[in-house]
Amino acid sequence: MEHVYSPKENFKEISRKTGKACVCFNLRKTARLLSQIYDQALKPAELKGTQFSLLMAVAGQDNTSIGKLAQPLGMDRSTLSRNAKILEKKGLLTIEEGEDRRRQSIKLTEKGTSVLRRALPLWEGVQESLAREMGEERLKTLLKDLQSLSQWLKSDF
Amino acid sequence: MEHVYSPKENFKEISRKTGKACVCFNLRKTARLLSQIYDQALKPAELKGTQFSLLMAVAGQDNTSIGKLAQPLGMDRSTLSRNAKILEKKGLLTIEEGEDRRRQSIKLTEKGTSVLRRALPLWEGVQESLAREMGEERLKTLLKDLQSLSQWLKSDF
DNA sequence: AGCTAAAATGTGTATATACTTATATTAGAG
DNA sequence: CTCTAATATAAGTATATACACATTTTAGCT
Repeated sequence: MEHVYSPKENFKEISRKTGKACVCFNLRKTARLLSQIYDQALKPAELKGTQFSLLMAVAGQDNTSIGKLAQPLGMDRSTLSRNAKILEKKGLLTIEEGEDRRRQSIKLTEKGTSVLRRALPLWEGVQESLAREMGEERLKTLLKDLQSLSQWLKSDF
Repeated sequence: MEHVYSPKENFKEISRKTGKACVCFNLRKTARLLSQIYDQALKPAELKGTQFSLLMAVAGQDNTSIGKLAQPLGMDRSTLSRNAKILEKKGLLTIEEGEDRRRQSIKLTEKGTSVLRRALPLWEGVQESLAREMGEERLKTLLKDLQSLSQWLKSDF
């Protein structure tokens, strides 16, 4: 790969190439677009896609700490902390000091549970649309590739 | 798909399932992680991955407007406007009024060009690592699926 | 017990992102 | 030519995100 990138004119071509090939760009772009679809679909439950995911994660790990949650979400602790605070303000979860007073204990509230229950069928609706559009097979491949990629990113890099 | 989601206990199982299956969550998660890799790699050029992409887009479409740029990037105009302003402040591009004084004309500066030139081999380095790790084939499939998905999201939904 | 290192989180700051609303400018109907 | 509708963008607001640094609390060594 011994290119020489000099004259400004060449950038037109290079730009096209990087746009097509850049995994980061294409991943972010698709995530941007898809997030809007999920947000739209979840509107009746007054949740955004990201908030749905966070609530679900809390539901699955009831009563854990910020750090324990952040790990599998591949998210910085500070990010998680702030996102959680928004849901706390909405009354969907509680954040309290645990035994170890460094650790915060996060729990779903009743309201949080019922919001999740309302959101679930909405989420399934989008998922099914996607499956219909892409086909089960490709969807499965996509998910698998995303998961193995993020697995690798967390461990090796 | 006629589930009954009621008792709180079931949410543990549902949480696991949604976490595995949610395209939006997995896309965002991978994008988060991968963005950090690109940001890290581009540090010597003092660029973040997103800024690299934006600069490249400008290089490919020199002298267009915000709106024209936003379209293929799948990005809201207001987002693009703000992201561009940061690069303008760094002296990497200029934003000026065009003929039509509603339209802003965006151009790469000399400095912007030279920063891109410095960044390009860094970008290639990450790309090659990814290709080595995932294998050319899977990488190609991933890119193709992302692109057709975002294509669909922009048109149909 | 007392001090130091490790652990968990929060805060400050900066960027990325979209939606809604406001503003300015042009184009088009009459 | 004038008023109105369409176009392009900016600004206000809220969320999502990470990194560096500060704070608090626990654990472990001596």
